[in-house]
Amino acid sequence: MWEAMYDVNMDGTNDFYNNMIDTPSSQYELDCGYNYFVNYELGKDTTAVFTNLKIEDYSEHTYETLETSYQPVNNGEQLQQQWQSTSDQLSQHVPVYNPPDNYYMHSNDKNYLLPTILDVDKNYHKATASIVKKRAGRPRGAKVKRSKAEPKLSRIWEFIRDLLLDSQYCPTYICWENYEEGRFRFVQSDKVAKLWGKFKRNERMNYEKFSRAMRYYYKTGVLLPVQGKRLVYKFGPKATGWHTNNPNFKYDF
DNA sequence: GTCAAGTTTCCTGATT
DNA sequence: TAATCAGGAAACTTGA
Repeated sequence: MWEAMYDVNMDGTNDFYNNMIDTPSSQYELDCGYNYFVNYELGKDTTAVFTNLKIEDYSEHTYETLETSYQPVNNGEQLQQQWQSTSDQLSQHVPVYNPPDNYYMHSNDKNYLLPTILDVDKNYHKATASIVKKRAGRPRGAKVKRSKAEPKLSRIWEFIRDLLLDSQYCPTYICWENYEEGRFRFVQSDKVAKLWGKFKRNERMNYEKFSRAMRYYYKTGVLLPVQGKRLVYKFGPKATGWHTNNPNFKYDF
């Protein structure tokens, strides 16, 4: 059995990468979003295989890349099906559980996302037979309806709070400036934004948009601005759950 | 069906 | 000059 990669596109269509079948251990495309592996028996007609796929044909492991950096092969020709990852890590399609920063598993393993977030995420992916890569937020152009199967997601301030209570992300991505006052600082602001985007399945998320959403909390008192300090915010009176007896940490991986 | 809440996207302008 | 901050406006989804 050989493996082929199955990619779910934003518009609901699917791509299968035949070059993986031809050269399963060397070059194949890694795309932002959900990438599945399917088992494929060499010698069978690929069209027939891919048009009759069942859920059980998919491998249990999927992964997605947060940031893609490809270099074209074939003397610089931009052939969409023949991009080669610049990362040696990405050229091995064996799922790993300690992925590099730009690569993470999308499976039931919980090492890459917060448990509170993952619980929702996991149930969603268990429940859905086919997962469509969606552009989150305000869609441009044609109207796009979100699936009814998609559960309610946590809010940004809860996401931030959970990061601060998680030794996996605090103090690497975000840290306390003053725990008693609820003041915190983004250490790697864009990575936090990307993490939020990953959670919301929105690869276009960045710190600019992330911080705009945070500023809306000033009105409601969930967050308060900290004057004169960049990347520093403070939990307001409406924020709950951040002040625990064990700030280091609520979650112990 | 309507509405409010919570974003996401895009924007301009100010500040560091 | 780039990154960040501030906030208006519009569009969108979700849940009540």
